[in-house]
Amino acid sequence: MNITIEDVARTAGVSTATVSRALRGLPHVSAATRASITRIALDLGYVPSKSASNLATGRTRTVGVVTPHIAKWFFAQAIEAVEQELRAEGYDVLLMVLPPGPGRQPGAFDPEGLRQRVDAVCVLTVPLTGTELDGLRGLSLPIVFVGGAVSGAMSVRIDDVEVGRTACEHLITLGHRRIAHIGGDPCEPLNFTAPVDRRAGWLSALRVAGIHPDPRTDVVGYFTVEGGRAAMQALLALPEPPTAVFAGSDEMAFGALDALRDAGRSVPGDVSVIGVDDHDLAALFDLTTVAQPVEDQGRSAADLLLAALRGDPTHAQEHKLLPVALVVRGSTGPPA
Amino acid sequence: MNITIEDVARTAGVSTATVSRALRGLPHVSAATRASITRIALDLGYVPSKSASNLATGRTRTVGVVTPHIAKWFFAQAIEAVEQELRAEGYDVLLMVLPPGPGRQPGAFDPEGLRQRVDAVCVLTVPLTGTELDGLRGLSLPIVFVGGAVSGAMSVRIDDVEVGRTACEHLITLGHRRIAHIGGDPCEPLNFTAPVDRRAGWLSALRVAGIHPDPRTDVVGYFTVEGGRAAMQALLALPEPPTAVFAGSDEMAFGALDALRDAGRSVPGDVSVIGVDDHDLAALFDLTTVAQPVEDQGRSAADLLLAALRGDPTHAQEHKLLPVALVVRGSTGPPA
DNA sequence: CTGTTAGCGCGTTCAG
DNA sequence: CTGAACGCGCTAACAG
Repeated sequence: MNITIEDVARTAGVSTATVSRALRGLPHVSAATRASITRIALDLGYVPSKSASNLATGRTRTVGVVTPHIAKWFFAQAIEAVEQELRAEGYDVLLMVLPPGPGRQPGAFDPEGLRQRVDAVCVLTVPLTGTELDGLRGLSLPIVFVGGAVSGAMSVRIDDVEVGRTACEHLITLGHRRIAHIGGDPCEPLNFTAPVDRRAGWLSALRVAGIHPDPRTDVVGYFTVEGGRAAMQALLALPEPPTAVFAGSDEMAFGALDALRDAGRSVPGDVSVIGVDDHDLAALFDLTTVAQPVEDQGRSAADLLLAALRGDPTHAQEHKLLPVALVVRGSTGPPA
Repeated sequence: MNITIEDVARTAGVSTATVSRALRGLPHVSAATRASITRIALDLGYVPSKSASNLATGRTRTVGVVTPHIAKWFFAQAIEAVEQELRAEGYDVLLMVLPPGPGRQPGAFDPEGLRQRVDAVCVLTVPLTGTELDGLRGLSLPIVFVGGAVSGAMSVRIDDVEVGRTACEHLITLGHRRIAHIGGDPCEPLNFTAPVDRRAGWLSALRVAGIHPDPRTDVVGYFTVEGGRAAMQALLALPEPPTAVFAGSDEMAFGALDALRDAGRSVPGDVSVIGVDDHDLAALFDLTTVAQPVEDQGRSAADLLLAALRGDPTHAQEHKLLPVALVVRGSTGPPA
């Protein structure tokens, strides 16, 4: 049915070992034999069976990418970058979507399922339980976390505290004092630090400015457009609404902007809005935001894994921090 | 290092054959032995080696998903749906991103690479060359195309001619006669019919209405926000700009809306805009659009593959057509 | 430089 | 109901 290495060996009049060596570019093969074998393999349309070579070598040349979403800006961008970088080195990408939070059955993610299946794992800011983390570590494979650091593994991320601080400071500098925060779900399991850190940055900037935040201006947007919209509506319903809003993601900021438009409030006249990400569509909404280099994070993560797979222990515990940048657009301005 | 079936067999005091049968729920195993084996396997943390079982059975329980993008709405949504549906049945998803068009080296996609690697393939509206298609067929695996039909394989898609017609008819009904079209790149290779069909629907609706389109109002937007913006700018530069625009995707429509805003034109006062997709953010832009059920398409595609993998030949040549629906929002209205 | 031999871990006959 | 033995296709160690 499928052409095997033996078919190639037979028609080339050599042994399978020689074919294997020749085709993989190993030394100790005469140029002539190699050429002949290469040609024959091509003619026959020979493709080595991955399963067989996996079995024999113990390596799969596949990397698992664990992510909570695909259809969200950050994740889609990151996955695309990771895939591209890995494929360039001949690695396949096995996708594992792991819906976050309560929707997920405990134990739905059994890292054991990755055993024997991948050579390395890239985890995109998924909230994992301690058990799951331990399981992952137990695989003793190279692991890189993107968007959050975990001790004992490599990571690539941004400084999310700085993100929150930068955003909030921008608003403070503009003269705002009543600055709301739209964040993630505080009930999320641990190890999902980005929302928490961004909020901490917000608080820290406020504190430095001597501002005591009204707890009612700290609301939840679930990192969705809808959540952002609802959160903004809640903020507008306050006796004394904020004059500025820091949304923990551009998607939530989009929702907030929409709620403001529906409510007939002007931006930034009545309310300033700042997000995080520099989403592709942020410019269209004229949204001020704290940009993060998502593709770079994906590429870096892939590179760290590739280095580890190459046997290079240099980066074994590397925690790479990539820079963020304030992008000022029209959605923020001085308070009325 | 890793626990093998033999470890389980040994500590259970049975043969590997029995373990294999017991763990896979095959008959001819006493309830007692099965229970004991299951327990021991669990205790030991035994995970069957996929490579080994692939080698032995010839099946990989993996489906390849070929896509030109990840970070674009349609593809991200579709992949997410496909992955979810397949994983629910225990299949893994191997991601292959195949950048479209000129950016891709000829032969960069060698379907042979999928041989021995996957049990079935899901191709998301990628422009494939004839050679690539033949190669794909040569794998003699179940294949499903999403977003375009190809003879000799299953497919799930929408009627893109109807999409174009629906959009254009909506504009005509509103009273427009000078209706532009922003589409894909006409230089794209074949087998990427959606853009072509949508354009054909546009033309057809115009023809029925007795409208002879100005060729200068048929422009290219490359299915990107930027492309849509540039296309709209070109349209506005015409001596007699259109009063309505049909964009072949919401993302292009977003760009068009932005260009209109920049140019100080009101929507729909000066120009009406309609898109295709019902993108998550379409509502935020108040964009009228022709909605397509992307997740349904993904799920259906996965289901067709699963049926085929189950050995069910019923759908072997099925071409599933899913319905579209006009979603009227505020970006379309009567001409001034 | 090349061939021989032995597994990699599992599924699957075929005997018992 | 269970076990022994073989083979899936390939790589690795060792001879030659």
